[in-house]
Amino acid sequence: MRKKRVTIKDIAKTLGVSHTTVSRALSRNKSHMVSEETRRRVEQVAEEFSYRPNLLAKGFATGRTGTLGLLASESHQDQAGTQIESFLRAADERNYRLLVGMSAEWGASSPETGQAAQMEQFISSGIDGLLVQTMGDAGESARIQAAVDDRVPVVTFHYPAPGFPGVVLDYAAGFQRATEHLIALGHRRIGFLGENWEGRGHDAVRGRGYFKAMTEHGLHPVCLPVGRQQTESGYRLSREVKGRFSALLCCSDYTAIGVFRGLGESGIRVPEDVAIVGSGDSDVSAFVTPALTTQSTPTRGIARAAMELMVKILEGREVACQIVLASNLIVRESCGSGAVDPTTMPW
Amino acid sequence: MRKKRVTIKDIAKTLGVSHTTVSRALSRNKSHMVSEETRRRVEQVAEEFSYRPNLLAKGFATGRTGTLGLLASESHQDQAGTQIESFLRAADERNYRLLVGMSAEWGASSPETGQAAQMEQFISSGIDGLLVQTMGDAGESARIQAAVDDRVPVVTFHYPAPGFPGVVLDYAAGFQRATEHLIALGHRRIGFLGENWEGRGHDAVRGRGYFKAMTEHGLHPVCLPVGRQQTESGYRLSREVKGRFSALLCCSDYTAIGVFRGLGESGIRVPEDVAIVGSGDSDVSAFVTPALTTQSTPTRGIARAAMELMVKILEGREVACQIVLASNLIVRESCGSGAVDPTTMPW
DNA sequence: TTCGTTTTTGCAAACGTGTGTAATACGCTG
DNA sequence: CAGCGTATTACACACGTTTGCAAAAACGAA
Repeated sequence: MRKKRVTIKDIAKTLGVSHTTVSRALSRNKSHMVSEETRRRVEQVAEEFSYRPNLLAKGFATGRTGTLGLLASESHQDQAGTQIESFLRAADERNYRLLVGMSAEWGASSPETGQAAQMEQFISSGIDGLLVQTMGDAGESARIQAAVDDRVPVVTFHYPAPGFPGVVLDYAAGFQRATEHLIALGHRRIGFLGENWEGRGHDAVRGRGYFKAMTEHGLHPVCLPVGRQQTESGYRLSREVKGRFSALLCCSDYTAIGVFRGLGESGIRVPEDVAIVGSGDSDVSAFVTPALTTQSTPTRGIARAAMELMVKILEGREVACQIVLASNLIVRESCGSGAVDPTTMPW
Repeated sequence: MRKKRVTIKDIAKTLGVSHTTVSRALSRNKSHMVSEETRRRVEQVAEEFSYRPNLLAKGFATGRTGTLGLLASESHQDQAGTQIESFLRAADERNYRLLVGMSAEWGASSPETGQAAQMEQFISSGIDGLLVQTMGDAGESARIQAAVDDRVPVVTFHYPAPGFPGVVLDYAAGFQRATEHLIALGHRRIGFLGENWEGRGHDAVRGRGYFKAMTEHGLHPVCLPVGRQQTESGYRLSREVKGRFSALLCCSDYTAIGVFRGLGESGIRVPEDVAIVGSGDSDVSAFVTPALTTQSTPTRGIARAAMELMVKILEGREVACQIVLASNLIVRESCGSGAVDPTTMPW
């Protein structure tokens, strides 16, 4: 803890040159050259002293720190973790460090304050750019704009935030397709487990796809609101299913797993009695029984694309664009793609 | 992106005072005072200009950045995410920022190089302290010591790393208790799904608890090694269970879920034919069927304790200590705590 | 008023690195 | 040999903040 740092001045002194020369020797800079001879000597001494550049000072001097801010949303507890992981990998590949935060909906502070405060802190800490997981609600762009105030480039991901470049996943189309899949299987009474499609937030976007498919087929959309504890919510909501629905769309695989459990306890079989579709394609979804039909969420692809976009913007090679990733439906057992005749349900 | 930063000098100029005064007015410093009058005026102008301190410069000047490094281990994919989340919360509560990394076992770089390089980068970036998720292998302390070289205080978590303060979870005792629980239920042929107890890494510590319990009861311990894809590994390994084991201890809930699936496909019932115990107490473990008996892993508690320890050390209030958290066994359905007579197994 | 004490303020240096401009040395051409 | 271009190096300052020390101002008491 009390070891003195080795600085370029130390190297300069032992070599009898100015620290400027050392600086230029170490950072291959085109503007001014350093003789091959000197560079060799500098590099050797640097190695010998095991010199490590002070990135703080470097960032302070250049205005570039090599650190990006990542602001994840904790709304989907399960996915936040894997999403962060994916970004860590993507950032590592491009040799960036990641200052990570989760927009604080917990604790005392209000969502807006928490998120804005985090952005402030990140920017003050000298990040080169900010990666923001969006939730898709109305005032979001304005909030981000107010907090960031053009001080660093922003790349959003997950949902579109008008005015900001980003990587968005077409959840609506995905859920529309999932709904149509169920309709094609003969289902008419299809329920939606998630936040209402009129609202903001994660689920609403999916909800709109569901809503569109239902109304286009002259069917009546019904929403069962899910709480924060997704698995538990699914379990709880499963009690309301009996006799009302022959199929359910869940905004999370974990909700679906909760529903599995609840239905099982009531003696209702999946998919024979009720078809279930989840979202997220989490690691376990292929291994629960029945294996879960689910909307894929390519977290790694999102992270990769967002990082690539950010790097391009930082290098001035791109100004603004929205990259839309498709969301595929992975059909497994829980939707009973075999013949299903909902008119012969046991109740 | 091109807005000029407001600095204390700007504030100083408009008020006709020196930037020193402004600095002192804003950072309540005991050594030198500032009149109440000036402070008011400074704060007002700062507010008006929406001044934000440059934390980079501040950290550069003081040597304290308010940022900690968090190095998570990706060995347990599932838990890494939730563990990081817990730390983000804990850090936020104490107003620290978190530079997050995952010790890179993926990609080209060897584990040692990756982890050491990350530590180097973090330290160069000016972190105040480093939180390291340990894996419990032999050379770990030496590796950390070599990379950090006493430049910043270190707090480890998960497994003990001799020589470093840390928060450790008593996995061995937890698995020993779990094994004894199964033995008490009448099981004799109990298998262990995870890395061998003679090895290093996450699972080995649990394995040693299992090994101890088995040998103490004169039973023969058997290890079925699990791969990186835990759920899938469990699924695959389940084929080797038939006729060999009446109970299995899994080092991860996800492995257990994979086992569930595999056994189910072979017509083997849980817990009637085979008892299963998992580890991690993940969100879904109470909702799979049968509900999973599992070793609890208090990720939030770990994060809280580690942050508290780190803060104490940074404030000089604590030098070195190991905090041992107990790991409880959560008994649900999958171990069949009802009467089990393994002599009447169907094969 | 004058001195001593306390409170408040300013000066200047420091943290480690990058960079524009000037200086030096060298070699080449005419 | 003068002149010029080029390659290499050094000087000095900048980045925004904190901090030790000294100076100035304010205040109280004699």
